[in-house]
Order: sequence, then structure tokens, then C-alpha cells
Amino acid sequence: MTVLAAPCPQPYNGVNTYVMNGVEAAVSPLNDHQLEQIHEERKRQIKKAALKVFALHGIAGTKISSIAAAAGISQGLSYRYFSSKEELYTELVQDALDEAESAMGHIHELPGTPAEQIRAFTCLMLDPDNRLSFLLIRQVQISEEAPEAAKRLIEQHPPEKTIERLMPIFIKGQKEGEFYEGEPAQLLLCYFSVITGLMLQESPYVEDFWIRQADVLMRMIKKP
Amino acid sequence: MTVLAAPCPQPYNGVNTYVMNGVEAAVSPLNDHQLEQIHEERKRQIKKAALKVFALHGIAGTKISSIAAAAGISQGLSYRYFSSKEELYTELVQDALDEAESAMGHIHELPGTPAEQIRAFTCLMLDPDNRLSFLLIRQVQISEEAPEAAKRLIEQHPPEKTIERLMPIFIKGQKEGEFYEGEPAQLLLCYFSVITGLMLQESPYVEDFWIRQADVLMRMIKKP
DNA sequence: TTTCGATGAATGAACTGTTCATTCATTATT
DNA sequence: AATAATGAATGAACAGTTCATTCATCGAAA
Repeated sequence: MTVLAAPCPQPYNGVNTYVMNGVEAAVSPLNDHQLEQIHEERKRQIKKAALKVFALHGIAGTKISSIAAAAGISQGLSYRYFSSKEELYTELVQDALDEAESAMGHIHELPGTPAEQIRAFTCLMLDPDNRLSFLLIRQVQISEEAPEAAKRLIEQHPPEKTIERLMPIFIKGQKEGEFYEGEPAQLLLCYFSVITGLMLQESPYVEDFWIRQADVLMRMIKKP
Repeated sequence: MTVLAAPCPQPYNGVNTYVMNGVEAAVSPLNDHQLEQIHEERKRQIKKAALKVFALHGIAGTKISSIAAAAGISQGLSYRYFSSKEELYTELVQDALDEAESAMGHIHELPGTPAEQIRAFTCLMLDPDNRLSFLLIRQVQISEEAPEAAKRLIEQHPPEKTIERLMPIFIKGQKEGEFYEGEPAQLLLCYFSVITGLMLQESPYVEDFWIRQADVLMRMIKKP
């Protein structure tokens, strides 16, 4: 059995890897740029798979082996790119925040009525390209299980400001008679629960599926 | 060290638990009937707590210790009443199915327009007394983790028939011009995702909170 | 062109710490 | 005496991480 073994020849070290051989690093087989590009590409591949699994099952409900399976790689490989499950998760949260931020930044500048703005926002949330990111963020906000690092990221960023940004739009919509009356906070709460429910839904593959859903949703809010 | 001391002998429980002594009790310990009643009462107490935790976190995400904490009892006690976690879960699913069945049985007999029927159904799903049961059922339907026994229960019972029961109502509503047009299946799908989202929401304690939510929801479906 | 050696990406079995369902010796209650 | 209840202890399974090994690719030498 196994028990030992020994050599552990190369320690690891994040930065550089082997040097040995004489004349320091005289030879480099593939140019550094290409190498790095390949490296980044693989990272992206892993992240993409991980996002899908994490967003749907949470960090605790996700095993590395599932991610590996989803990414089509072996269990151990992700550790070459991410030093731990938590780091991977946290990095995904960071990306999601960036994406959400950039996606939401434009909502305000959009011209148009409040209804048009909310509709745009709705489409954004339901867009398959953003959906998982929003789910991940919401996950960190809602459940306990998220790593501390991820929670801190969310606190810093303007994440939950979402509500604060939307609220004025709702109020304006009501004032102008475009929206239904009622406590705006409650309308927003309902709207959000509903959006979350929809995001969890796996979509059948119809081109404009989400657009149509968004229109159905809007009927909750906007007078015809 | 710790924290607690004190055994917490009386588990509170809303209703009442023990009959504490009493003259006659001193003489004859407790007759069988009384004993059984106490036993059943405690079972109900455990089930109530377990339902809440299971419905929100799933069977895998729930530990016996959480249930115990929620029920205000010790870790080991539930094993006096249920032989395993799975058994407890499965029994809850059975109860939920019964409840759902009896609750839904009346939908059809309700007089009124399709909109009124759907509204009644919506209120049913959102009713705090039913909400958790419906969530539990949906959980078994959707995820893999449920025990085989529970899955079998669901297959036998008329569970997913929900959709089949609702569909005709939707179609009728559209035919009569009371509902919005569109693929009825899609409208239903949207409606269901949305309901699920709402059920997951913890309600602020306002008396008619869910009623109002139901009305907001109905706007998705029914023309004004 | 073929062969060789070097490099580091990739694998997956083994290791290990942790978690958690279940048990049980003990105590409290009637 | 008998039953209810406790909560610490157990142990098995689970899942994150490591690491010895294999594989694929490439530059250079023959």
C-alpha cells in the first residue's frame, strides 16, 4: 500500500514552474502569449460549466466532480486553474457582479417610459446570457452558505442597489398612471419573486420564448 | 463551554403538550388512550417543523439536527417517532399529497368564471397552510434527490394531473375572451414558474399579503 | 522524415478531514 | 416501574484536495 512515496520532485509554486536545466530558460516551446491564451481559454471553459452548476444547485449542493463532468474534464484538473472550490465560486461571483453592473448601468440612460425601462430590465434578467449570473448573485444574497469572501464582494458592490434603482422607476410609473396602483414596495417584491421563479425555469428552445414571458410579466405591472 | 444548561424539559409547542400530573394521574400513570394522544401530538409537532425545513432546503440539504432545533427537541428524539430521515420525509410527502388532493378536489365544483377558478387555485397555493405542502410535492417532482418511496407515491397519486386539470380552464377562459390569447401551455408554464417563485418567498406578516399577490398575479392572465 | 527528449496538461485513484444519520447510556417525568 | 427525553458518542459515507503517473505536443537532432 501505499503509504508513501516520496519524491515530490517539484513543489509547485504558483508563479513559475520548472527551471532546472542549464542556461536559464533558454528554451520555450510555445510562445508565452499562446500558452497564456490556451490557459485562459480553459479557465473560461471551467468557469462556464461551474456557473451553470453553482447557479442551479448552490455551492454546498455542488461537487467538484459535477463541475468536472459538466466541463468534460477530470476531477483534479480544476485545481490547476483554481486553488479551491471557494475561490472558483468567488471568482464567478465577481464576474457576475461585473456583468450585472455593466448590464444595469444602461437602464437609466434608456429613454422611454417607465414601462419600457422595466421591460428592458426584465429582458435583461431573463436573457440566457445573464440569467445564471443573476441567479448566482441572488444566491449569495439569500442563503447563508456562500463563502465570506463572496459576501464581502456583494456588500461592496452596488448589488442590492438594484431595488433602490428600480423603485423610482416604479413610482414614476405609478404617478404617470402607466402602472397599477398599490404599495410600490410590494409590487416590486412580487415582481422580484416572480422573476426569480422564471429564472429557475429551464427554457424550451423557442427563439423568442423569454421575450414573450417578459411581456406576460409586464401585464402584472402595466395597465393595458 | 457552553452555553446552555438546563435541559429545557418542556418543549413549548403552541398547543399544549403534557398534561402535567393531576390527581388521578398520580394514581394511575396514564391510560393508553391518553398516552397515544400525547404520542400523536408530538408526532405532529415534529412533522410540522420537519415540513418547514424540508420544503425549504430539500431532503439532502436538511439535517436531523435542524429539524430537532426547529421543533425544539433533542437530536435523538425523532427516532422514537420515525425510524429514519427518509421515512419521515416520505410520510410528509404522503400527507402533502392528501392535502393537495383534498384542496384541489373542489376547484372544479366551484361555480364561477375560469378567472374566478384560477384565482381560487392561486390563493390555495399561496395560502400559508398549504404552501409548504405544495413546495414539497414540487420538490419530489423536480429534483433527483427524493427517496424512491416518495417518488412512487407521487406517481400513483394524481399529482402532475394538476396541469391537466388546469389546462381546460385556461382554454375555456381564452375561448370566452376572459383571458389573454396565446399558447395556453405557455401561459400555464409561465404561471407555474411564477407561482413557485412566490411560494419560496417568505411573507411579511401582513394579513392579506397573499391575497393581494394573487390579484397581481391574475393580471398576467385575465384581461381587465 | 523519423526519433528523441523535454515540457506541462490531464487523469483519476488514493488520502483525509468533515459532516451527519443513527445509537445508546443516562436522566427526568409520571 | 415504565416511558419520554436528552445529547454525547459512533462510524460510515461523502467530497475537497493531492499527487504519481500518463499523454500529447513540440523543437531539435539525426
